[in-house]
Formats: sequence, C-alpha cells, structure tokens
Amino acid sequence: MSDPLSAAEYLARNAAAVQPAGALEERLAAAERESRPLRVKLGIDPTAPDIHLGHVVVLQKLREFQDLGHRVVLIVGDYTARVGDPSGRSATRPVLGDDDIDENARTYQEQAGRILDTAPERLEVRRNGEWLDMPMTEFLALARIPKVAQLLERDDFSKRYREGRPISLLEFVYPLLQGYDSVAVEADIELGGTDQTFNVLFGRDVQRAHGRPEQATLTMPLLVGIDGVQKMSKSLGNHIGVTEEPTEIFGRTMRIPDGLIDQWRDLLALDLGPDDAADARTRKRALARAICDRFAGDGSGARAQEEFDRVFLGGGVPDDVPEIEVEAGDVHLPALLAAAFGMSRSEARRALGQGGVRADDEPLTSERLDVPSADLDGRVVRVGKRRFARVRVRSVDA
RNA sequence: GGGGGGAUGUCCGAGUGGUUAAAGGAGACGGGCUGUAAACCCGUUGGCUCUGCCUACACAGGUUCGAAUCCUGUUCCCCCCA
Repeated sequence: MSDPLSAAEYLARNAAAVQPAGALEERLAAAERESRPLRVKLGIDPTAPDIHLGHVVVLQKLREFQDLGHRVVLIVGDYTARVGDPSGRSATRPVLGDDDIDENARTYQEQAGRILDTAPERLEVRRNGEWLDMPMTEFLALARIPKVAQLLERDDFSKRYREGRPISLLEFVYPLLQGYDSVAVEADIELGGTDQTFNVLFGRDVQRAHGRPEQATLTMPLLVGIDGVQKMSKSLGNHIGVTEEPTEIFGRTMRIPDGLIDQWRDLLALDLGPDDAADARTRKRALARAICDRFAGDGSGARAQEEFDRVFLGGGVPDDVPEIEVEAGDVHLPALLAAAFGMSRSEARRALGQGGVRADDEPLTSERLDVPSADLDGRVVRVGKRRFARVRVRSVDA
C-alpha cells in the first residue's frame, strides 16, 4: 500500500472528488520521496459536539490516511465559533463562551477517538484562535485574495443571492479564515464534505498568496439521513449518533429506505460479508449490525438484532425499559405519558384516543383517563411501536 | 440618505374587521398493510385542571362590541435609486 498510485486510488474510491486531478498522487509521492507523513487537515465546528454517521464519513477517510502513515490535523474552529456564524437566516446562533468551546472540543475528540487513531504522532489538534486573532493589516491582505464574482459563483451564495435571501459579509469572510488555517498548519491535503468544496479549494488560493505549496483537496459525498432525502444532520433529526445505544442504532438503521444501503455501506466503509448478496431486508440487517459493531463495540450488532427481533417481530418488550414512578392512588394517564415520554398532555390524550397506547398488551383508551396505579404497577406502558416505560408505584413507607 | 415590499402555526403558504386555533401542502406522530423499507389507506398535529378554559398570526401600544386583518411606534429582512 505504500505505492502512491494504488494508495491514491484506494483513498479516492468513495470520494466525491479529488482536486486538482493528480494532486493526491503527487502529494503521496512527495511524502514517499521525502519519507515524511502528509499533514491532512480537517476543520471542525465546536458548536455541535455530537458526532453522527454523517461526520463519520470524513473521519473514516482521515483514518484511512492515518493507517497509511499520515498525520491528521484537526482544527477546532474556536475563533470562528466565537465570531458566531450568522448564516442560517432566522436563527442567530448563540455565541459560545470559552468554557463551552473547551467542553465541546473535548467531547468531540473523545467521540472522534472512536474512529481516529489518537496516537500523538498520528493526530494533532489545534485551535484556530492560535493564529486568527491577527492584526488588521494581515486581515486586509487576506481580504484582497477572493474576488466577489468568485464568491458569488458558489452555488449556495448565488442561489441565495438570486432568491433575494440575505448573505452577510461574515459569510464571505469564512472561507478566508478557513483558508488561512491551511497556511497556518501547512496542510498538504484538506478533507471535507462536498458542501465544503469551495472552502477547501479556496484554501489553495490563500496558500498560493502566502507563497506556500497548495493543498490537495478531497471531498466526500454527504451521507443521506434516515429520512432518505436530506443530508444527515442533527437539526433535521435524521441522524444516528455514534454514542447511541446499539438497539437504537440498529432500529434506526432498519428504518432507512432500501436505496440507501449501498451508499451507507460505501461511505462508512463497512463490510456486509456474505449477506451483501442477499435481499434488501437481509442486507439492511447486516448493515445495521455492522454499524453497531463499529461504534458500539464488537458483538453489539448481534445482540441488538436479537432484541430487535424479539421486540418487533415477536411483539415483546426491550430488556432495559426505563422506569417511571407514580404515586399510589389514581394515575392521570395523560400526565403519566407526558412525564414518561416527554410529550404534552394533549399529545398523550390524542395517542390514547387513537389506540396507540397499551399497558402490556391491553389497549388503554381515552374513555378512562384516571386509573388506579395498582392496575399499572409493574406493567410496561407502550406508545406506538417503540416507546416503552415500566410503571412502578412508589412505596408508601416514607 | 431616499423610495418600495415583507414578517402567519415545525416548515412552505392562504387569509385584508366577525362561524379563524387560523384553508391547502410538506413534515411529524398514531392506526392498517409490511421488512420499524417503499407504495397505499385512515386519523391526529398550540397548551391545559378538556362538552370548557388559556395562549397564539415579528414586538409594544391604540381604534372597535369584535383585529392576523385598521392606526401608531419599534425590531428584523428583501428590492430599487443615490
């Protein structure tokens, strides 16, 4: 694998683009020649510390670079986060304080460690606050690099401009700062999702303006979320977090549309084994197991599947059902459901009215909203197909 | 600096004084069918102490028996001109 050509081919196999053509081979060859590891850069946003499968795609790619002997440079965007990204129209993001950024960065590293090799010679973590707090004169020098037409060529900008939606100057400045990061850490290669295409390419302009060698860029396709339509993102609620319970990971994976199986397998670099040749359902189960094994620990996939089958094929109840305590006497069902499942009482009422609530297998209806707690003690209340809670009557010994 | 347009529920989007908790769509949720897939069908979708009450159409006041709809001020956004 030390052959630069085959290494490049391997690394690019599931990438969206490697630009400019041949740059990756060239860099790998240079590393070989100079017998030094490449510096592979990824910028991260310290506002969202929950790593999900969408983030994993790029992290996995970084891991592949590491396994080939190269060095990953993670840049925590503490400075850019402090500026407060105004994009996203209506919702102004809260500006984070130092403590939050520290905390988020720490969480991020902890979670990324599930994918990356965290050995110091393989992973370097930097904060762009180290260099972005620059004198105005330096910033002005940066600001003459991009041309407005160039910035407006960008898909999202041109689209927004055409549609008359706001673009703040700060958003124009972002690529500059990100590009300067590449200068500061002497990046050989920068990775990102395809949404970062402009930014990573622009890093080359900034490097050139500073008389530095220009980085190669590798962009990965954006993983589609479990809704099968939009890119995976926490704010869209179509994500699977790497720290989630295996049963949850398994279950949510089983909900993805069949058409997504190949993409997930390829982008997450998972091996489905012999099941890969089977029917869609079998393949999806294999995928779900593989994801569990990868992030929740070896063997967790098989266990999750067993539980899944028991609960959803057999109509059973999961092993570890959260408990909800109630006082002795009558229980007001809407209140109970609201407390147990985080729904509003009105929602709970509706669910009851629609026959979506059961105690063990007995349907609870909206005819009787107050029931003696003794009738529910020890039983599992279930809303819909996958929300469970075991009821316990608080003992009255106090 | 001047002129014009706009802000409606999770999102999109109707609605210009009264039966509007607010059309329609999307999404989400519950049910049916299934493989917790797709497609399809039905229902729900502000909150609550629920045959009623409370809060809601950027924010604050005002007019009116009655306002998302009219008036005033404020904030934010977009466009055009300079």
